[in-house]
Amino acid sequence: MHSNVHISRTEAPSIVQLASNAMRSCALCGADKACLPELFHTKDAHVFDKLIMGKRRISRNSSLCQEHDKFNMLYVVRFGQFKVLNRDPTGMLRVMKFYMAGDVIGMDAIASGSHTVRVMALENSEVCEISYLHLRRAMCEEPQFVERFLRTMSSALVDRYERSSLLSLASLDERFASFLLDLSEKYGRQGYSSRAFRLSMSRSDIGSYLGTTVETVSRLIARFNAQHGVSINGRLVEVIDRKRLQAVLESDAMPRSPPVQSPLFE
Amino acid sequence: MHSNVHISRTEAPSIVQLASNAMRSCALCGADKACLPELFHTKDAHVFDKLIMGKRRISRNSSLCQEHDKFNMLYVVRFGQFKVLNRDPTGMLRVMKFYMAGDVIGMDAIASGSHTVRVMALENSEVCEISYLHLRRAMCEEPQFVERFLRTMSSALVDRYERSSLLSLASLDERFASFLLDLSEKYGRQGYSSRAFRLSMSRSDIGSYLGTTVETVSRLIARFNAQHGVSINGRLVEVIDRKRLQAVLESDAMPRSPPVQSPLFE
DNA sequence: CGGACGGTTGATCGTTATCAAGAAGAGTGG
DNA sequence: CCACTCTTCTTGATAACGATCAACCGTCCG
Repeated sequence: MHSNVHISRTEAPSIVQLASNAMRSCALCGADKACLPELFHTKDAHVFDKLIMGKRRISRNSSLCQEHDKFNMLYVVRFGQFKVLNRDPTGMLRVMKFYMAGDVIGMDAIASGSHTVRVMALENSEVCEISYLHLRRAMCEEPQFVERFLRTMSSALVDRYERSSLLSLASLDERFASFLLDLSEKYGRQGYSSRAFRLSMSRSDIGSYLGTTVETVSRLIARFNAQHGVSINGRLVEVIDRKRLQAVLESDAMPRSPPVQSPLFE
Repeated sequence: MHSNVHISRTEAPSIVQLASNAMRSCALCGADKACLPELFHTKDAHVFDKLIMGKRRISRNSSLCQEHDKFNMLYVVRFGQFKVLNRDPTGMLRVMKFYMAGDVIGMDAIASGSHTVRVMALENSEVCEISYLHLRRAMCEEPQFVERFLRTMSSALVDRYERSSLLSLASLDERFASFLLDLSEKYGRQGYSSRAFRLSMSRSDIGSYLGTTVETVSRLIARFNAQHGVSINGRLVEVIDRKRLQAVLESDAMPRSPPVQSPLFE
Protein backbone atom coordinates (compact mmCIF):
# COMPACT_ATOMS: atom_id res chain seq x y z
CA MET A 1 0.00 0.00 0.00
CA HIS A 2 1.96 2.94 1.29
CA SER A 3 5.18 1.04 1.48
CA ASN A 4 7.48 3.01 -0.81
CA VAL A 5 6.55 6.39 0.51
CA HIS A 6 9.92 8.01 0.16
CA ILE A 7 8.73 11.11 -1.60
CA SER A 8 11.81 12.86 -2.93
CA ARG A 9 13.77 13.34 0.21
CA THR A 10 16.72 11.07 -0.30
CA GLU A 11 17.24 11.64 -3.99
CA ALA A 12 19.63 14.54 -4.02
CA PRO A 13 21.95 13.04 -1.42
CA SER A 14 22.09 9.71 -3.16
CA ILE A 15 23.39 11.34 -6.30
CA VAL A 16 26.08 13.11 -4.35
CA GLN A 17 27.20 10.09 -2.39
CA LEU A 18 29.37 8.63 -5.12
CA ALA A 19 31.60 11.65 -5.30
CA SER A 20 31.48 12.61 -1.67
CA ASN A 21 34.90 11.42 -0.63
CA ALA A 22 36.69 13.37 -3.28
CA MET A 23 34.54 16.42 -2.79
CA ARG A 24 35.24 18.61 0.13
CA SER A 25 34.19 21.91 -1.24
CA CYS A 26 30.99 23.38 0.07
CA ALA A 27 30.59 25.15 -3.22
CA LEU A 28 30.44 21.83 -5.02
CA CYS A 29 28.49 19.91 -2.42
CA GLY A 30 25.02 19.01 -3.57
CA ALA A 31 23.65 19.83 -0.14
CA ASP A 32 24.70 23.44 -0.13
CA LYS A 33 21.24 24.87 -0.37
CA ALA A 34 20.02 23.13 2.73
CA CYS A 35 23.30 23.11 4.56
CA LEU A 36 25.01 25.75 6.64
CA PRO A 37 22.24 28.27 6.55
CA GLU A 38 24.15 30.58 8.86
CA LEU A 39 27.73 29.55 9.03
CA PHE A 40 28.19 29.30 5.32
CA HIS A 41 28.48 32.26 3.03
CA THR A 42 29.45 32.01 -0.59
CA LYS A 43 32.28 34.48 -0.45
CA ASP A 44 33.86 32.58 2.44
CA ALA A 45 33.59 29.26 0.72
CA HIS A 46 37.32 28.93 0.18
CA VAL A 47 38.02 29.53 3.87
CA PHE A 48 35.34 27.22 4.97
CA ASP A 49 36.48 24.41 2.73
CA LYS A 50 39.71 24.16 4.68
CA LEU A 51 37.81 23.45 7.85
CA ILE A 52 35.98 20.42 6.54
CA MET A 53 38.13 17.56 7.72
CA GLY A 54 36.03 14.89 6.12
CA LYS A 55 32.67 13.34 6.03
CA ARG A 56 31.26 10.66 8.22
CA ARG A 57 28.50 8.17 7.62
CA ILE A 58 26.22 7.29 10.46
CA SER A 59 23.88 4.43 9.87
CA ARG A 60 20.37 4.31 11.22
CA ASN A 61 20.17 3.75 14.97
CA SER A 62 23.86 4.29 15.62
CA SER A 63 25.28 7.25 17.47
CA LEU A 64 27.27 10.17 16.16
CA CYS A 65 28.43 10.95 19.67
CA GLN A 66 27.35 10.43 23.23
CA GLU A 67 27.79 11.70 26.76
CA HIS A 68 31.45 12.01 27.81
CA ASP A 69 32.88 11.53 24.33
CA LYS A 70 35.90 13.73 23.86
CA PHE A 71 35.16 16.82 21.82
CA ASN A 72 37.22 17.52 18.71
CA MET A 73 34.80 18.06 15.90
CA LEU A 74 31.70 19.99 15.21
CA TYR A 75 29.38 18.31 12.77
CA VAL A 76 27.09 19.71 10.14
CA VAL A 77 24.33 17.42 8.97
CA ARG A 78 24.74 16.80 5.25
CA PHE A 79 21.74 14.59 4.81
CA GLY A 80 19.65 12.39 7.01
CA GLN A 81 18.22 13.12 10.42
CA PHE A 82 19.21 12.74 14.04
CA LYS A 83 17.63 12.80 17.47
CA VAL A 84 19.24 14.22 20.57
CA LEU A 85 18.88 12.21 23.76
CA ASN A 86 19.48 13.69 27.16
CA ARG A 87 18.93 12.37 30.66
CA ASP A 88 16.16 13.85 32.73
CA PRO A 89 16.77 14.28 36.48
CA THR A 90 15.63 10.72 37.18
CA GLY A 91 18.08 9.29 34.68
CA MET A 92 15.68 8.45 31.87
CA LEU A 93 16.71 9.30 28.32
CA ARG A 94 14.42 11.76 26.61
CA VAL A 95 14.34 13.12 23.08
CA MET A 96 15.20 16.80 23.29
CA LYS A 97 15.52 17.75 19.67
CA PHE A 98 15.55 16.52 16.08
CA TYR A 99 18.28 17.61 13.70
CA MET A 100 17.98 17.96 9.93
CA ALA A 101 20.33 18.88 7.09
CA GLY A 102 22.29 22.02 7.78
CA ASP A 103 22.05 21.82 11.53
CA VAL A 104 25.27 22.18 13.47
CA ILE A 105 25.93 19.54 16.12
CA GLY A 106 28.36 19.60 19.00
CA MET A 107 28.42 23.18 20.21
CA ASP A 108 27.32 22.03 23.66
CA ALA A 109 30.69 20.39 24.07
CA ILE A 110 32.80 23.51 23.69
CA ALA A 111 32.37 24.49 27.32
CA SER A 112 33.45 21.26 28.93
CA GLY A 113 35.52 19.64 26.20
CA SER A 114 33.27 16.63 26.07
CA HIS A 115 29.85 15.92 24.69
CA THR A 116 26.86 16.20 26.96
CA VAL A 117 24.19 14.42 24.94
CA ARG A 118 23.75 11.40 22.74
CA VAL A 119 23.05 12.11 19.11
CA MET A 120 21.56 9.17 17.23
CA ALA A 121 20.77 8.78 13.53
CA LEU A 122 17.12 8.24 12.66
CA GLU A 123 18.08 7.12 9.18
CA ASN A 124 21.29 6.57 7.29
CA SER A 125 22.91 9.95 7.43
CA GLU A 126 26.06 11.85 6.70
CA VAL A 127 27.77 14.75 8.41
CA CYS A 128 30.68 17.02 7.58
CA GLU A 129 33.34 17.08 10.24
CA ILE A 130 34.70 20.46 11.18
CA SER A 131 37.80 20.57 13.32
CA TYR A 132 37.13 22.88 16.21
CA LEU A 133 40.83 23.66 16.41
CA HIS A 134 40.94 24.75 12.80
CA LEU A 135 37.75 26.69 13.22
CA ARG A 136 39.24 28.65 16.07
CA ARG A 137 42.37 29.29 14.06
CA ALA A 138 40.27 30.50 11.17
CA MET A 139 38.43 32.83 13.49
CA CYS A 140 41.69 34.54 14.42
CA GLU A 141 42.59 35.08 10.80
CA GLU A 142 39.21 36.09 9.49
CA PRO A 143 37.37 38.13 12.10
CA GLN A 144 34.09 38.14 10.24
CA PHE A 145 34.12 34.44 10.86
CA VAL A 146 33.81 35.04 14.57
CA GLU A 147 30.65 37.00 14.08
CA ARG A 148 29.21 34.30 11.88
CA PHE A 149 29.91 31.57 14.38
CA LEU A 150 28.55 33.60 17.27
CA ARG A 151 25.37 34.06 15.32
CA THR A 152 25.16 30.34 14.74
CA MET A 153 25.48 29.65 18.44
CA SER A 154 23.05 32.40 19.26
CA SER A 155 20.34 30.99 17.06
CA ALA A 156 20.97 27.59 18.60
CA LEU A 157 20.29 29.26 21.94
CA VAL A 158 17.00 30.67 20.72
CA ASP A 159 16.10 27.34 19.25
CA ARG A 160 16.58 25.50 22.53
CA TYR A 161 13.58 27.13 24.07
CA GLU A 162 11.49 25.45 21.44
CA ARG A 163 10.78 22.16 23.16
CA SER A 164 10.52 23.90 26.48
CA SER A 165 7.84 26.11 24.95
CA LEU A 166 6.13 23.14 23.44
CA LEU A 167 6.01 21.30 26.75
CA SER A 168 4.51 24.39 28.35
CA LEU A 169 1.35 23.75 26.39
CA ALA A 170 -1.23 22.23 28.62
CA SER A 171 -2.96 19.94 26.21
CA LEU A 172 -1.35 17.28 24.11
CA ASP A 173 -3.46 18.33 21.17
CA GLU A 174 -1.69 21.66 21.18
CA ARG A 175 1.71 20.05 21.54
CA PHE A 176 1.10 17.67 18.70
CA ALA A 177 -0.29 20.37 16.40
CA SER A 178 2.70 22.52 17.20
CA PHE A 179 5.04 19.62 16.50
CA LEU A 180 3.47 18.91 13.12
CA LEU A 181 3.40 22.52 12.03
CA ASP A 182 7.00 22.94 13.04
CA LEU A 183 8.08 19.88 11.10
CA SER A 184 6.12 21.01 8.10
CA GLU A 185 7.80 24.39 8.17
CA LYS A 186 11.23 22.81 8.47
CA TYR A 187 10.67 20.56 5.49
CA GLY A 188 9.47 23.59 3.61
CA ARG A 189 12.64 25.49 4.40
CA GLN A 190 14.69 22.53 3.19
CA GLY A 191 13.02 22.78 -0.17
CA TYR A 192 10.76 19.78 0.29
CA SER A 193 7.02 19.79 0.41
CA SER A 194 5.58 21.24 3.58
CA ARG A 195 2.31 19.57 2.72
CA ALA A 196 3.42 15.95 2.57
CA PHE A 197 6.43 14.44 4.25
CA ARG A 198 7.67 11.35 5.94
CA LEU A 199 8.32 11.09 9.65
CA SER A 200 11.76 9.70 10.25
CA MET A 201 11.19 9.14 13.95
CA SER A 202 9.20 6.40 15.64
CA ARG A 203 6.02 6.92 17.60
CA SER A 204 7.92 6.49 20.81
CA ASP A 205 10.44 9.16 19.79
CA ILE A 206 7.53 11.47 19.19
CA GLY A 207 6.06 10.52 22.54
CA SER A 208 9.32 11.23 24.28
CA TYR A 209 9.68 14.56 22.54
CA LEU A 210 6.13 15.60 23.36
CA GLY A 211 6.42 14.44 26.94
CA THR A 212 3.87 11.66 26.67
CA THR A 213 3.58 7.96 25.91
CA VAL A 214 3.44 5.90 22.71
CA GLU A 215 -0.18 4.97 23.30
CA THR A 216 -1.23 8.57 23.57
CA VAL A 217 0.63 9.44 20.38
CA SER A 218 -1.28 6.71 18.62
CA ARG A 219 -4.56 8.09 19.85
CA LEU A 220 -3.55 11.64 18.97
CA ILE A 221 -2.87 10.52 15.43
CA ALA A 222 -6.21 8.78 15.15
CA ARG A 223 -8.01 11.84 16.44
CA PHE A 224 -6.04 14.28 14.30
CA ASN A 225 -6.81 12.24 11.21
CA ALA A 226 -10.49 12.45 12.01
CA GLN A 227 -10.73 16.03 13.20
CA HIS A 228 -7.77 18.27 12.62
CA GLY A 229 -7.08 18.40 8.91
CA VAL A 230 -4.23 15.95 8.56
CA SER A 231 -3.80 12.46 7.26
CA ILE A 232 -1.14 10.43 8.98
CA ASN A 233 -0.72 6.95 7.68
CA GLY A 234 2.19 5.00 9.03
CA ARG A 235 5.00 7.49 8.74
CA LEU A 236 3.52 9.48 5.91
CA VAL A 237 2.06 12.83 6.90
CA GLU A 238 -0.19 14.93 4.74
CA VAL A 239 -1.43 18.32 5.80
CA ILE A 240 -4.87 18.49 4.27
CA ASP A 241 -6.14 21.64 5.91
CA ARG A 242 -3.45 23.75 7.48
CA LYS A 243 -5.83 26.29 8.98
CA ARG A 244 -7.65 23.60 10.83
CA LEU A 245 -4.39 22.37 12.23
CA GLN A 246 -3.36 25.86 13.27
CA ALA A 247 -6.74 26.34 14.87
CA VAL A 248 -5.80 23.76 17.49
CA LEU A 249 -3.28 26.27 18.81
CA GLU A 250 -5.65 29.19 18.78
CA SER A 251 -8.60 27.44 20.33
CA ASP A 252 -7.52 28.49 23.78
CA ALA A 253 -8.27 32.05 22.78
CA MET A 254 -10.09 33.94 25.40
CA PRO A 255 -10.70 37.08 23.34
CA ARG A 256 -8.51 39.78 24.86
CA SER A 257 -7.37 38.89 28.31
CA PRO A 258 -3.78 39.47 29.31
CA PRO A 259 -2.20 36.08 28.73
CA VAL A 260 0.39 36.53 31.44
CA GLN A 261 0.24 36.09 35.14
CA SER A 262 2.67 38.91 35.73
CA PRO A 263 1.73 42.18 37.31
CA LEU A 264 0.54 45.04 35.20
CA PHE A 265 2.78 48.04 35.23
CA GLU A 266 4.04 50.90 33.11
CA MET B 1 6.58 36.12 62.19
CA HIS B 2 8.76 35.32 59.24
CA SER B 3 8.52 38.74 57.74
CA ASN B 4 12.13 39.84 57.58
CA VAL B 5 13.48 36.65 56.10
CA HIS B 6 16.22 38.15 54.08
CA ILE B 7 18.96 35.83 55.26
CA SER B 8 22.28 37.23 54.11
CA ARG B 9 21.78 37.39 50.39
CA THR B 10 21.66 41.08 49.76
CA GLU B 11 24.35 42.17 52.17
CA ALA B 12 27.42 42.13 50.01
CA PRO B 13 25.78 43.97 47.12
CA SER B 14 24.31 46.61 49.37
CA ILE B 15 27.75 47.50 50.62
CA VAL B 16 28.99 47.84 47.08
CA GLN B 17 26.11 49.90 45.83
CA LEU B 18 27.39 53.20 47.17
CA ALA B 19 30.58 53.05 45.20
CA SER B 20 29.17 51.31 42.16
CA ASN B 21 29.07 54.24 39.80
CA ALA B 22 32.67 55.10 40.29
CA MET B 23 33.79 51.50 40.23
CA ARG B 24 33.99 49.81 36.90
CA SER B 25 36.75 47.38 37.58
CA CYS B 26 35.79 43.77 37.92
CA ALA B 27 38.77 43.29 40.18
CA LEU B 28 37.34 45.76 42.64
CA CYS B 29 33.70 44.79 42.28
CA GLY B 30 32.33 43.13 45.37
CA ALA B 31 30.43 40.66 43.24
CA ASP B 32 33.43 39.16 41.56
CA LYS B 33 33.21 35.83 43.31
CA ALA B 34 29.70 35.18 42.14
CA CYS B 35 29.98 37.05 38.90
CA LEU B 36 31.38 36.01 35.54
CA PRO B 37 32.16 32.45 36.44
CA GLU B 38 33.30 31.73 32.90
CA LEU B 39 33.86 34.95 31.08
CA PHE B 40 35.99 36.48 33.75
CA HIS B 41 39.53 35.50 34.45
CA THR B 42 41.81 37.42 36.74
CA LYS B 43 44.60 37.88 34.27
CA ASP B 44 42.20 39.39 31.75
CA ALA B 45 40.65 41.77 34.22
CA HIS B 46 42.23 44.83 32.64
CA VAL B 47 40.83 43.91 29.23
CA PHE B 48 37.47 43.09 30.58
CA ASP B 49 37.16 46.32 32.49
CA LYS B 50 37.15 48.24 29.25
CA LEU B 51 34.07 46.40 28.09
CA ILE B 52 31.90 47.34 31.02
CA MET B 53 30.04 50.35 29.75
CA GLY B 54 28.18 50.98 32.93
CA LYS B 55 25.78 49.53 35.39
CA ARG B 56 22.06 49.55 35.28
CA ARG B 57 19.50 49.28 38.03
CA ILE B 58 16.34 47.34 37.38
CA SER B 59 13.67 47.62 40.00
CA ARG B 60 11.42 44.76 40.98
CA ASN B 61 8.81 43.88 38.35
CA SER B 62 10.31 46.00 35.63
CA SER B 63 11.97 44.65 32.53
CA LEU B 64 15.62 44.65 31.56
CA CYS B 65 14.64 43.98 27.97
CA GLN B 66 11.83 42.49 25.98
CA GLU B 67 10.93 40.98 22.63
CA HIS B 68 12.00 43.14 19.67
CA ASP B 69 14.19 45.48 21.70
CA LYS B 70 17.23 46.42 19.70
CA PHE B 71 20.33 44.55 20.78
CA ASN B 72 23.41 46.51 21.79
CA MET B 73 24.45 45.25 25.18
CA LEU B 74 25.01 42.01 26.89
CA TYR B 75 24.26 42.08 30.58
CA VAL B 76 25.85 40.32 33.49
CA VAL B 77 23.77 40.10 36.64
CA ARG B 78 25.59 41.84 39.44
CA PHE B 79 23.03 41.19 42.13
CA GLY B 80 19.37 40.41 42.25
CA GLN B 81 17.40 37.93 40.22
CA PHE B 82 15.48 37.83 36.97
CA LYS B 83 12.95 35.65 35.22
CA VAL B 84 12.86 35.02 31.49
CA LEU B 85 9.45 35.09 29.83
CA ASN B 86 8.85 33.61 26.43
CA ARG B 87 5.71 33.00 24.40
CA ASP B 88 4.52 29.46 23.92
CA PRO B 89 2.96 28.55 20.56
CA THR B 90 -0.47 29.75 21.71
CA GLY B 91 0.89 33.15 22.69
CA MET B 92 0.93 32.73 26.46
CA LEU B 93 3.97 34.00 28.34
CA ARG B 94 5.79 31.32 30.28
CA VAL B 95 8.71 31.45 32.66
CA MET B 96 11.59 29.69 30.93
CA LYS B 97 14.46 30.39 33.26
CA PHE B 98 15.60 32.22 36.36
CA TYR B 99 18.82 34.22 36.34
CA MET B 100 21.09 34.87 39.30
CA ALA B 101 24.30 36.83 39.90
CA GLY B 102 26.96 36.10 37.35
CA ASP B 103 24.60 34.94 34.63
CA VAL B 104 25.02 36.49 31.22
CA ILE B 105 21.89 37.84 29.58
CA GLY B 106 21.25 38.72 25.97
CA MET B 107 23.19 36.18 23.95
CA ASP B 108 19.95 35.09 22.24
CA ALA B 109 19.87 38.43 20.51
CA ILE B 110 23.19 38.12 18.70
CA ALA B 111 21.66 36.14 15.87
CA SER B 112 18.83 38.47 14.96
CA GLY B 113 20.04 41.78 16.37
CA SER B 114 17.05 42.08 18.62
CA HIS B 115 15.95 40.44 21.83
CA THR B 116 13.69 37.44 21.69
CA VAL B 117 12.49 37.22 25.27
CA ARG B 118 11.38 39.42 28.10
CA VAL B 119 13.67 39.53 31.10
CA MET B 120 12.03 40.84 34.24
CA ALA B 121 13.52 41.58 37.64
CA LEU B 122 12.17 39.53 40.54
CA GLU B 123 13.72 41.93 43.01
CA ASN B 124 15.67 45.17 42.83
CA SER B 125 18.68 44.18 40.79
CA GLU B 126 21.71 45.48 39.04
CA VAL B 127 23.52 44.41 35.91
CA CYS B 128 26.78 45.33 34.23
CA GLU B 129 26.36 46.45 30.65
CA ILE B 130 28.81 45.05 28.15
CA SER B 131 28.92 46.60 24.74
CA TYR B 132 28.68 43.83 22.21
CA LEU B 133 30.58 45.97 19.72
CA HIS B 134 33.46 46.43 22.13
CA LEU B 135 33.38 42.78 23.03
CA ARG B 136 33.78 41.80 19.39
CA ARG B 137 36.60 44.25 18.98
CA ALA B 138 38.28 42.83 22.06
CA MET B 139 37.94 39.36 20.62
CA CYS B 140 39.93 40.38 17.57
CA GLU B 141 42.73 41.78 19.68
CA GLU B 142 42.88 39.08 22.29
CA PRO B 143 42.14 35.71 20.73
CA GLN B 144 41.92 33.85 24.01
CA PHE B 145 38.91 36.01 24.62
CA VAL B 146 37.12 34.33 21.75
CA GLU B 147 37.54 30.95 23.34
CA ARG B 148 36.26 32.24 26.64
CA PHE B 149 33.17 33.72 25.12
CA LEU B 150 32.46 30.63 23.07
CA ARG B 151 32.63 28.61 26.25
CA THR B 152 30.18 30.96 27.91
CA MET B 153 27.74 30.54 25.07
CA SER B 154 28.29 26.82 25.01
CA SER B 155 27.42 26.38 28.64
CA ALA B 156 24.36 28.51 28.11
CA LEU B 157 23.41 26.00 25.43
CA VAL B 158 23.80 23.09 27.81
CA ASP B 159 21.87 24.96 30.43
CA ARG B 160 18.89 25.49 28.18
CA TYR B 161 17.99 21.85 28.22
CA GLU B 162 17.42 22.16 31.92
CA ARG B 163 13.79 23.20 31.94
CA SER B 164 13.07 20.96 29.02
CA SER B 165 14.47 18.07 31.06
CA LEU B 166 12.49 19.12 34.06
CA LEU B 167 9.24 19.23 32.11
CA SER B 168 9.98 15.74 30.81
CA LEU B 169 9.37 14.43 34.28
CA ALA B 170 5.95 12.88 34.44
CA SER B 171 5.02 13.75 37.99
CA LEU B 172 4.91 17.19 39.48
CA ASP B 173 6.51 15.83 42.64
CA GLU B 174 9.60 15.03 40.63
CA ARG B 175 9.57 18.40 38.92
CA PHE B 176 9.24 20.27 42.16
CA ALA B 177 11.94 18.25 43.90
CA SER B 178 14.21 18.84 40.96
CA PHE B 179 13.45 22.55 41.05
CA LEU B 180 14.23 22.84 44.75
CA LEU B 181 17.44 20.84 44.55
CA ASP B 182 18.58 22.89 41.63
CA LEU B 183 17.90 26.16 43.40
CA SER B 184 19.65 24.90 46.49
CA GLU B 185 22.71 23.98 44.49
CA LYS B 186 22.76 27.36 42.78
CA TYR B 187 22.62 29.22 46.07
CA GLY B 188 25.41 27.00 47.30
CA ARG B 189 27.58 27.89 44.34
CA GLN B 190 26.92 31.57 44.98
CA GLY B 191 28.38 31.19 48.44
CA TYR B 192 25.06 31.27 50.25
CA SER B 193 23.51 28.52 52.27
CA SER B 194 22.18 25.66 50.20
CA ARG B 195 20.15 24.58 53.23
CA ALA B 196 18.08 27.70 53.77
CA PHE B 197 17.23 30.34 51.23
CA ARG B 198 14.53 32.66 50.14
CA LEU B 199 12.47 32.24 47.00
CA SER B 200 12.49 35.45 45.03
CA MET B 201 9.77 34.30 42.66
CA SER B 202 6.04 34.09 43.28
CA ARG B 203 4.04 30.90 43.41
CA SER B 204 2.66 31.61 40.00
CA ASP B 205 6.17 32.07 38.58
CA ILE B 206 7.03 28.68 40.00
CA GLY B 207 3.87 27.24 38.54
CA SER B 208 4.67 28.65 35.14
CA TYR B 209 8.21 27.33 35.29
CA LEU B 210 7.08 23.87 36.35
CA GLY B 211 4.32 23.77 33.79
CA THR B 212 1.46 23.75 36.28
CA THR B 213 -0.89 26.09 38.14
CA VAL B 214 -0.62 28.18 41.28
CA GLU B 215 -3.04 25.96 43.14
CA THR B 216 -1.02 22.88 42.45
CA VAL B 217 2.17 24.60 43.58
CA SER B 218 0.45 25.44 46.83
CA ARG B 219 -0.57 21.83 47.32
CA LEU B 220 2.89 20.61 46.37
CA ILE B 221 4.37 22.81 49.05
CA ALA B 222 1.97 21.55 51.66
CA ARG B 223 2.74 17.96 50.77
CA PHE B 224 6.49 18.49 50.56
CA ASN B 225 6.47 20.09 53.99
CA ALA B 226 4.71 17.05 55.38
CA GLN B 227 6.51 14.28 53.55
CA HIS B 228 9.63 15.22 51.65
CA GLY B 229 12.11 16.70 54.06
CA VAL B 230 11.66 20.41 53.46
CA SER B 231 10.05 23.28 55.27
CA ILE B 232 8.65 25.99 53.06
CA ASN B 233 7.06 28.85 54.86
CA GLY B 234 6.04 31.78 52.74
CA ARG B 235 9.10 32.35 50.64
CA LEU B 236 11.57 30.85 53.06
CA VAL B 237 12.83 27.42 52.12
CA GLU B 238 14.69 25.09 54.44
CA VAL B 239 16.05 21.78 53.30
CA ILE B 240 15.68 19.60 56.36
CA ASP B 241 16.52 16.22 54.90
CA ARG B 242 18.21 16.42 51.53
CA LYS B 243 18.24 12.67 50.97
CA ARG B 244 14.53 12.48 51.36
CA LEU B 245 14.14 15.22 48.81
CA GLN B 246 16.49 13.48 46.42
CA ALA B 247 14.58 10.25 46.93
CA VAL B 248 11.62 11.77 45.12
CA LEU B 249 13.72 11.68 41.95
CA GLU B 250 15.08 8.19 42.41
CA SER B 251 11.74 6.46 42.84
CA ASP B 252 11.73 4.69 39.50
CA ALA B 253 15.37 4.80 38.51
CA MET B 254 16.35 1.14 38.69
CA PRO B 255 15.15 -1.64 36.35
CA ARG B 256 12.84 -3.84 38.37
CA SER B 257 11.99 -3.33 41.98
CA PRO B 258 9.46 -5.68 43.58
CA PRO B 259 6.15 -3.83 43.74
CA VAL B 260 2.81 -5.60 43.99
CA GLN B 261 2.34 -7.06 40.53
CA SER B 262 1.88 -10.74 41.51
CA PRO B 263 -1.31 -12.45 40.36
CA LEU B 264 -1.10 -14.61 43.51
CA PHE B 265 -2.35 -13.16 46.73
CA GLU B 266 -2.84 -14.49 50.20
C1' DC C 1 -12.53 51.12 55.08
C1' DG C 2 -12.61 48.65 50.53
C1' DG C 3 -10.05 46.76 46.84
C1' DA C 4 -6.20 44.43 44.74
C1' DC C 5 -2.98 40.87 45.14
C1' DG C 6 -0.83 36.64 46.54
C1' DG C 7 -1.54 32.49 48.61
C1' DT C 8 -4.21 28.40 50.55
C1' DT C 9 -7.83 24.91 50.55
C1' DG C 10 -11.95 22.24 48.91
C1' DA C 11 -14.86 19.68 45.39
C1' DT C 12 -15.45 18.09 40.87
C1' DC C 13 -14.41 16.51 36.32
C1' DG C 14 -11.48 15.47 32.32
C1' DT C 15 -7.20 14.14 30.29
C1' DT C 16 -3.87 11.10 30.14
C1' DA C 17 -0.88 7.35 32.31
C1' DT C 18 -1.06 2.70 32.98
C1' DC C 19 -1.97 -2.04 32.29
C1' DA C 20 -3.20 -5.45 28.96
C1' DA C 21 -3.83 -7.57 24.61
C1' DG C 22 -3.80 -7.80 19.85
C1' DA C 23 -2.52 -6.23 14.91
C1' DA C 24 0.72 -4.90 11.63
C1' DG C 25 5.43 -4.36 9.92
C1' DA C 26 10.24 -5.47 9.51
C1' DG C 27 13.94 -8.57 9.58
C1' DT C 28 15.81 -13.40 9.38
C1' DG C 29 16.60 -17.89 7.85
C1' DG C 30 14.97 -21.89 5.77
C1' DC D 1 8.49 -17.51 -0.99
C1' DC D 2 6.79 -18.63 3.45
C1' DA D 3 7.09 -19.35 8.54
C1' DC D 4 8.94 -17.27 12.61
C1' DT D 5 10.20 -13.67 15.69
C1' DC D 6 10.74 -9.20 17.32
C1' DT D 7 9.65 -4.70 17.27
C1' DT D 8 6.44 -1.05 16.47
C1' DC D 9 1.94 0.44 16.45
C1' DT D 10 -2.97 0.41 17.72
C1' DT D 11 -6.97 -0.15 20.61
C1' DG D 12 -9.53 -0.95 24.99
C1' DA D 13 -10.58 -0.49 30.07
C1' DT D 14 -9.51 1.65 34.36
C1' DA D 15 -7.81 4.78 37.72
C1' DA D 16 -5.20 8.72 39.14
C1' DC D 17 -3.33 13.00 38.78
C1' DG D 18 -3.84 17.61 38.12
C1' DA D 19 -6.79 21.51 35.91
C1' DT D 20 -10.59 24.10 36.84
C1' DC D 21 -13.95 26.58 39.40
C1' DA D 22 -14.95 28.65 43.69
C1' DA D 23 -14.45 30.30 48.25
C1' DC D 24 -11.61 32.16 51.72
C1' DC D 25 -7.58 34.25 54.30
C1' DG D 26 -3.91 37.59 55.11
C1' DT D 27 -1.30 41.63 53.70
C1' DC D 28 -0.44 45.83 51.66
C1' DC D 29 -2.01 50.44 50.21
C1' DG D 30 -4.54 54.37 49.15
